Amino acid sequence: MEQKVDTRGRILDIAEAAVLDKGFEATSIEEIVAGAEISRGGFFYHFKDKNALARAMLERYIETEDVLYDDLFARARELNDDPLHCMLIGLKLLAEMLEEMPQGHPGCVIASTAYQDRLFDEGVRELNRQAILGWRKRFRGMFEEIAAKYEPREPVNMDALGDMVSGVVEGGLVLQRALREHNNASEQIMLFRTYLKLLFAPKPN
Amino acid sequence: MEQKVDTRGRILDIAEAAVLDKGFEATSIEEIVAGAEISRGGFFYHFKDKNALARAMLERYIETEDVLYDDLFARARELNDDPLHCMLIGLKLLAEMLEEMPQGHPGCVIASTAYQDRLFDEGVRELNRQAILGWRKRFRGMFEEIAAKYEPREPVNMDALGDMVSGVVEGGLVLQRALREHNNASEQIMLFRTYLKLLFAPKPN
DNA sequence: CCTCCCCCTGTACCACGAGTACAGTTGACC
DNA sequence: GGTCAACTGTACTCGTGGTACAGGGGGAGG
Repeated sequence: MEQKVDTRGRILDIAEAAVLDKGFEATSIEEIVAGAEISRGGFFYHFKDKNALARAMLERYIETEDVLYDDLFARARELNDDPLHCMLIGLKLLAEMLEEMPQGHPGCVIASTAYQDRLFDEGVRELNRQAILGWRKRFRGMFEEIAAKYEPREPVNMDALGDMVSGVVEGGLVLQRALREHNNASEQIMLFRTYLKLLFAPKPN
Repeated sequence: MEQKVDTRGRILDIAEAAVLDKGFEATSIEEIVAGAEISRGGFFYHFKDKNALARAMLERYIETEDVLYDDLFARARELNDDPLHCMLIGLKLLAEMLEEMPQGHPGCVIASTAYQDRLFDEGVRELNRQAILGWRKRFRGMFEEIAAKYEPREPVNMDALGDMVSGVVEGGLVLQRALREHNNASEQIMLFRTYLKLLFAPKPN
């Protein structure tokens, strides 16, 4: 139904690139319409305001991110059926993926919007929240599966451990952005990976 | 020399609170001058533009943050002279401090500016960068001291491990902000703490 | 007491970006 | 030929950042 031109999609593409590069507020509607080669009226036909654009961007971003994780850990599972090794392989793949991105990962829209959240309405903030809760659930499930097989060497809160995946990635991306280096996020993920190796290492006795 | 009224300081106080609450761009000069009870002209007398305000805020913020860390780990060192235990106590104190803040830690100015960095000039970005490099140096030093006494169970890059402190805190604050929970950052710090315990645990043999 | 200078106040003004409000055009499909 | 979705184009309002002063008030030094 939208294989004609898909102006809406083109707007989202341009906007996402610009927002990841400069932040939401610094991205003007003017430059979006210039990039998408439409008129200002055309933009407001698709999105009633910048909030609507933000919501649509977040929805799309979260969906592709979810697909990416599904994919990544499915591939990892094919390589090794053990839950711990699957996790370790998945994180390695994630780290490699982040490293392969030429000028570094563009940065996470979630963190970006989290720190400007007063610009947005409740709908956007709630979307943001649900995305992180979704990741928490996903990773907590995987960690519980691991813990059932390998008893953790130290007691850990599984929700918090699930959050730590998101936190380490987000934190790494903040560092990367601020330092203008390009592999901080992948390094942080690899450190987190060694954490998991130590945490779920079989007891020696 | 500035015990009279210290308008400049009052501007910074108001601005910092507002920026941590809503982000830099969402904070208008109008509301700052209203809060500080000065005129717009007065504001521009102290800061030639918003960039100058950002730079001053960052400088002040970084300085107080550094003092805070100095303090925290000095207290930890008093409690236990061993480098590993000093680190573990310091992180515990940090986690407790974050938890005690009534509606959660306001969020880190560093991450906030990192995600809107195109709004700022090179001076601000460089300040931001130097702050994180400073923390890297601080924590790397501490970890090297620990590693000299307790051989790490897995090989780790000391720069990356130093960055991980900042990363975990920043990431935790992002989660906290987006989830609107209040103890994510301290939980993440505590998880990082168990990482260190496992990483530097004496070998059993 | 006068003067200078710092620290402002107050006003007027410009540029630019978000958002509103339409009126009109174009092309596809029934 | 008519309808409708998907636009274009223009014109306007409003908030905010930023400039450019002109002037005031009060404390310190001569």
